[in-house]
Parts: sequence; structure tokens; C-alpha cells
Amino acid sequence: MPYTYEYPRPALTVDCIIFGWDGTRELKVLLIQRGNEPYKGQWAFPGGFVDMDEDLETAALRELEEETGMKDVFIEQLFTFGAPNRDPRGRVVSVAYFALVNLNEHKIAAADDADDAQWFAVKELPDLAFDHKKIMAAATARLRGKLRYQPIGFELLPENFTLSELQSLYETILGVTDINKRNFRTRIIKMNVLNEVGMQENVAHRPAKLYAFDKEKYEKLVAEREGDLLRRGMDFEV
Amino acid sequence: MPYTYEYPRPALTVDCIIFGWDGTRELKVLLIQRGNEPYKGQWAFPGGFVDMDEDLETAALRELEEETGMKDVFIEQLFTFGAPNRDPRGRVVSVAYFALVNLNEHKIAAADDADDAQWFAVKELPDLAFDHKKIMAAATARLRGKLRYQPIGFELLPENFTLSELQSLYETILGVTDINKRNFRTRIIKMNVLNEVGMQENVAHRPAKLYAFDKEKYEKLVAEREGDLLRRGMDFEV
DNA sequence: TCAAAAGTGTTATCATTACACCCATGG
DNA sequence: CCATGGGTGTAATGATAACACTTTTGA
Repeated sequence: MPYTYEYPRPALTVDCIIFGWDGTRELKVLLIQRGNEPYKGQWAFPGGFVDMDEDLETAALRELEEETGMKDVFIEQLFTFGAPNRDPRGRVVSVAYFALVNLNEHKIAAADDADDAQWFAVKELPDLAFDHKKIMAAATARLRGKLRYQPIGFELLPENFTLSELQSLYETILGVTDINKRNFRTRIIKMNVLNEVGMQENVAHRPAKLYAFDKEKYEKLVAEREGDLLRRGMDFEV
Repeated sequence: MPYTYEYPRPALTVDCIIFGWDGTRELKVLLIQRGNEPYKGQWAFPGGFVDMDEDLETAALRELEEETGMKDVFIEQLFTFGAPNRDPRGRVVSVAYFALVNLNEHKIAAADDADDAQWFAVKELPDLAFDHKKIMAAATARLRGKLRYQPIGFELLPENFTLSELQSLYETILGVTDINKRNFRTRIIKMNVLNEVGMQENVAHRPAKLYAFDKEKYEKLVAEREGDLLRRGMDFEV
């Protein structure tokens, strides 16, 4: 049953770039192995065609679940890719979505159009289908950008975490190894968005305090800072 | 000459949200009066359908010029709007673009599908077609967000400007009136991205120094600060 | 008692805030 | 000589950076 239009139309797809963290010093990203042409057998971001009556975000979540089994993810729109030749099947415009998850709390299982779904270390990605290498670059840039002014570490970490884990995450995403421990802790604690929630147990060294991110406190502070920004005028970096 | 596809496809459009500044204490935005149904006669952002062989950004610039005569604008992608019922003609997904211009250096002239093109004060917008009110909200949020960490004032101002003009612009965009003059100036000057380029003439008060934004200096500093950020670890706002 | 990692004290320096004051011009 | 903006001095406070040190655990 064909669909006919007066003017030609691009096809519309969504793609999901899901970053994951599992406590090792490695940032990962979720890929599926394509089960169909084009690029059959190659790795790509989960995604697919948008249905006519569904929201873009809904389409992204649906495709993500269909292809990887992953549910309950907060995604945000990243960018729309529409270069005329990005897909060999013809003009395909893709709206990319972006999420950060704790890998242990979001189990995956390949299904459907995908032969397989797997986490890959961001530093050791395989060749990607379509223009997904470019999409990956945009996602990485967004990740670092967000790190600058939003508390995204807490989305990647488990609910309770130590300051060393948090620092390790920051170091990994930023690609450095020598953030000053003293100052990192002072700054984080002074922000006043963490609650102490207990202690590590059964570790072969002094047990670390466990913290949890306090979203309410954070949002209250953001609201207050809004006022500060207004009073100051601006703050642009450098 | 109809076009036929195996599965239904949304139509794809672009919209341009162009903010302008003319030296008064008013931020403006560029609208066109629609010449065709739907919403004929109502005001909307310039925009239209994407051609099959053109880039999204190219489409946005083409529509902008066709409908308003405006050329040589730096646009950036804002967001893609795709709610199923945002357009009465059926499923239409729109990629919105965003720009800041100095109003006096970018003259407009209505043409084509538009009956008219005009600058409107952001504070006194007419009813907008489609979901353009929502798009406007997203654009305003982006504008304030950028103000936080990027020197966007200089895109809106003429090449040479006084610090009072700059402050007035910041106050307008942020919607406040009482940024401390002394501190605003100290901060701006310390950033070291402005060059003194002369003096006001023929004003009925002490003539102000004129400044120009030094993009090279700015980019050098951004690159350096990149390193700082890495050393510090993070910086998220509160 | 040792290794490993957690966690703290302190100081010099720099940025920010808040307030009050002086300056140069055209009319 | 005055109204109108333009422009500056400064002191108290708070944030940041740099470095070295102490503490607590399991093995």
C-alpha cells in the first residue's frame, strides 16, 4: 500500500546515543549490529524510522527498546543530521537523541532488527555505519559541554557513590588523570548538592563515605543562581 | 508528478528564529506574515520545505532569504519540533535554526510566500502560527543560555560599541535594569577580549570609549581555558 | 605492620562585591 | 555652570590553587 505525495519527502529516522558508566575507568556507548542492509553486520547507534503518529522522542525510546531492550531512560535531543548523502538508500534525515545511564542499572538484550547490542568503550569504537562517526563526535562534544555546567556525573553513577568514584568519572570523561583531589573535593562539597548516606564496607583500605546526589537541593540552587546571574550580568567563559 | 513511497513520510521544513538588536533597549525578532493557508495572514517565523538535495542549513538560509531578503547570516541549529499535530496539513517535522544579528546591518524586504516581513519587539509579539510560540520559548531559553557562557553580545552590537551599550544589551536580554556598572566593566575588561578603537563624538556628555570585540583573542582564551577546565575537573553551575 | 586509598589543614593569591566618587562634554 | 552619562578607587569578603600531611581499613 504505497503512499503518494505531491512533492518528494525525505525519510525521517531517530538515533540514540547512550553513554554508560560501570565503575571501571571507562566510558562506554551502546551500539547495535545491523541486521539489515545497508551496512548489514556493521555497528551503529540504535534507531529507526519514525511512525506517522508518534512524537520524535517516543520514536527514539521505542527504537531503543526494540533494538536493545533498554527502558526507562531520560533522553534529550542532541542534533538533527540531514546531509543529502548520509544514507545510501536516499535522503534520510535523522534526529539524534542522547542519554547518560548507569550501565549496571540498565540491562540490554539484542532483539528485532539488530543482530546484537553491546557496550563499547568510547576509546575503542569499531567502524560505524552511515555518518555515525560524526554523530558520535557531536555527542562527545555535548557530553563535555554538559559536564561544564551541569551535574551529569550523577546520572552515570549509581545512586550512592564515593568522591573518588566521582572524580574518576570526571577524569575519564575529560581525558585527564591529575585533577587535584583536595580541591576537587572542596569544590564538590561546597556546592552543597550531596548528602552523606553511609560508608563503604569490606574494602582493603579506609572505607570511603558514600554520597547521594540531592536533586532538590540542586534545583533550588540553580533557581537561586539564576538570580545571581541576573545581578552580575554575565559570566561568559573567559 | 506524484512521489510514491512504501511507508508514509512526514513532511520536513525548516524555520529561522532571527534575533535582532538596533541600539534601543529592545530585543527584536524577525517574523513574516503568511501569504498562504494554513494560518494565512498570521505571523510566523520565516521557513519552508526542505528540498530533496539540499542540506538543512542551506534550506534554512534559502527560505530566510526568499521570505525576508536577509543574507549573510550565521545560523545554528536550535531544535527539531515534531509533535504529530503541530501542523494542520498533516505530519510536518520542522528543524529550527537560530541567529543573532545587528538589525541595522541586515536589511529585510518581504517577498515570495510572505506578504510581509517585520521586526517585532520580543516583548510584544503577535499571535504566532503553528507551534511557533513554543519555538520562540525554546529560542529565548537558548539565547539566555548562550549569554551565560558565550560572548554573544558582540554579534548583536555594531562593530564598535560602548560599554554602556553592551551593558544595556545584557540588561535587556536578561530582563533586569540594575547590573552594577563598576563591576560589569571590571569583568568585561579583565576578560581581555576587547580592543579600544576610538571615542564617541558629538554627544552631550563625556564621550565614551568605543570598543571592538577581538575574536582572535577570544578564541585563544577559550583554547587556554579548555586546559584550565581539564585541570579543575569541573565547573558545573552550582 | 604495611599497602592502599580516604580524607584534612593551611596559606598565598586572585576574583567579586558593594559603595562612593570624579570627569568631560554640549547646551 | 549644569545636566548627562562616562569612568575610576578601594576595602572587605570569599573562592581557588598548590602542597603536604594524617587516618582507617583488610590482609
